[in-house]
Amino acid sequence: MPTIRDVAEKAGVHPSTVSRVFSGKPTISNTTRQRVLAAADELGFQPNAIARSLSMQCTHTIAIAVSHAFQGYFEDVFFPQVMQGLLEVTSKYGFRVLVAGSNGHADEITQLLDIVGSRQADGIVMLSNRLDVDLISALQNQATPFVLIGRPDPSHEACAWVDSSDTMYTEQVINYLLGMGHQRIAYVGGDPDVLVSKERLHGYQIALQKAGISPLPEWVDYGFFVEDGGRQAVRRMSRLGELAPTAYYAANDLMAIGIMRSLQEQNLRIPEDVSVVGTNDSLLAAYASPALTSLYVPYSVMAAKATSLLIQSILAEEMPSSQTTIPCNLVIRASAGPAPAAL
Amino acid sequence: MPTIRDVAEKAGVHPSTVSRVFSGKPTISNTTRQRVLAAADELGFQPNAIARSLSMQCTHTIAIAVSHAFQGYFEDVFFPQVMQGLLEVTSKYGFRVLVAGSNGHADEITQLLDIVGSRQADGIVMLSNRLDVDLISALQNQATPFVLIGRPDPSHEACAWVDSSDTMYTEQVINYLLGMGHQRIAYVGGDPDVLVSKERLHGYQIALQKAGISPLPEWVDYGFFVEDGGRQAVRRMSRLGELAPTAYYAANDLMAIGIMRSLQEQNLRIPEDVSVVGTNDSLLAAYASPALTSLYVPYSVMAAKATSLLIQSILAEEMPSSQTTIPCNLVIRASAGPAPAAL
DNA sequence: CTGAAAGCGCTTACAG
DNA sequence: CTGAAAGCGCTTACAG
Repeated sequence: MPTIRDVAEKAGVHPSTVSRVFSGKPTISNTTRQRVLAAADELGFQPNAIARSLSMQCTHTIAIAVSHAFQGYFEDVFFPQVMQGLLEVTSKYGFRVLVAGSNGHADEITQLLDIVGSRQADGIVMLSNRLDVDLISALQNQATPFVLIGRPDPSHEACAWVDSSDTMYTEQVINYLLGMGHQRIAYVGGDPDVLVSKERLHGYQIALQKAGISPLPEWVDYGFFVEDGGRQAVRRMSRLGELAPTAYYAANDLMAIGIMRSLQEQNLRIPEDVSVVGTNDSLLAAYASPALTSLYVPYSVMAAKATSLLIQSILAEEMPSSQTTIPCNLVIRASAGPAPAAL
Repeated sequence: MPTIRDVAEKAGVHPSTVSRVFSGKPTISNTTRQRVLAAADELGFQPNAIARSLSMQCTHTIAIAVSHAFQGYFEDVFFPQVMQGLLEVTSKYGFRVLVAGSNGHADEITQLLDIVGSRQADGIVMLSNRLDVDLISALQNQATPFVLIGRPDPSHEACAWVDSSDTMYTEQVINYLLGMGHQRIAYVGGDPDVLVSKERLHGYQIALQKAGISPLPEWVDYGFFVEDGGRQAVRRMSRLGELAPTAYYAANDLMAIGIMRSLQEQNLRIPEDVSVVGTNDSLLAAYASPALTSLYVPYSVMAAKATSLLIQSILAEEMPSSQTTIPCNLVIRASAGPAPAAL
């Protein structure tokens, strides 16, 4: 491949002049610019981005890490929607996204530190905040800007994030169910080691507490975002008999579907006997039967905002610190209704 | 950040020795290796991957391009499943994935050529073969290895690809419907400018021809992979009255769902009055009602295979040329059944 | 406005 | 087994 040097020779100028033309420096006369561009065109020259990155110490790339072994990730709307938001914004700024596959959750931070430690990206969008690994501290101990999608736990207030107020919106969902007369309400979270599960649990507890209800510990379960997780939760909670929930709130739609199917297999009607609410408002929610009432979380918008913040910080050469909250929206369909009359 | 030079100084060796230690060269005595590693550890040294890439002329990165504006991409299973396969394999080989967002389909090839022309990736996985842009020629005119997911049109036999025999499996689907007595069968493709649409159309035509049926041109339509596309196809075909199809085959599940909904809104029963078959066997297919019979296409496996081929070629420093066909599988559920008795 | 030179942080053939 | 040097292909402060 031709280099700046070949172009310089052909155009009869110094390589630095070619460099100036291609890096858009203003101090180039129009005649030499034309000559250089003509020579470059003839040779099919394209600047080597790697060399430029080394020289300029920036790559115009932002990094994310994704655990390729986690099936639920690729079945849910979270990942594709986040990618859409990321690409929309990176594309606008001429940035690219470097995706590191990881073998598990602990490996994600290893991958990210490796990428930024070896200077392959200018910033990080951190896709989830796990409680079992101290991601935030690890990221704060290095110099590359990062933005969290989600919220850090209170001990790390300083970092930049974009969040969806999961506590508050979960509280709203529970209030919606309370408002329809439900008293025994279950919460089926995703992965208990992810902060959002704790936040939703918190919202669930607040809502019930305000209503003067002390939830049974058995009403809380985790389904790891897969359908069978929802089914298992129903199986366990059904054993409670009279104390079994009349309404379920699940942290994604797939678990909610599992819950509905499992209940239907017990010949329970939805929503007449039991109400179910999901999360994410995926296509599944719209086309399930009955159609699933679901809490829409705008991941694409969140990712776009996070990416935008991150790129601004990279360009300004400062650490991002802004904290943004994006509203959610409960999409009401047919799967949740008034509580059954007490026997 | 510390460089090889700082480590060398601290360890009392020449920088080239440090380089040899970190690039795993065997000719290093154990004592100096220890000394170098200790010094590196103390300084928190991590080799600069960009500098290494420039020096070694390889990046351990493979590139893909994705049109961020194309909503259907992020709603369908294609993209996440491809990502999963890509990450699974890249991760195994210590490679990463560089994703370029593009503003539209023509821009995808621009992005890819820009990435490889500027040496930011060692190879390309091309995600779809459009007919309106000559992607293959463009890629064949440059030196970076690439593998196509899908099949090139016959004029480009030489390139490497991983395909799912879309013609053959579409023929099977149509045969399945023919076998149940359907005579008026519709094909609702995705985007007519993507090769796979042509291949499926071909399979459709072959099957009908073998059965001695000449399909009406009105039985073929394109829904661009979105639900409304399926609905519109039904709307148009319903006008045929007596000649309206008794069975629809759609190139993805979302369009099939649109078809089912639209038919149900006309008070037609599925499958008693009209049969519907989708493609991809997404979660939607499993949870729609009636549950959708769907042609499973293993995108994740195809992407893994393509990536594996590509990385082998990169490591062997040759252009890939292997051509692989991955089998599909018709998943039979409730949405397709015997043709209604003729009036 | 342009050239000459040093530098970005590595790798690797060449000596010894 | 290790050092010294040239090179990967750019950028940019410094002269003029």
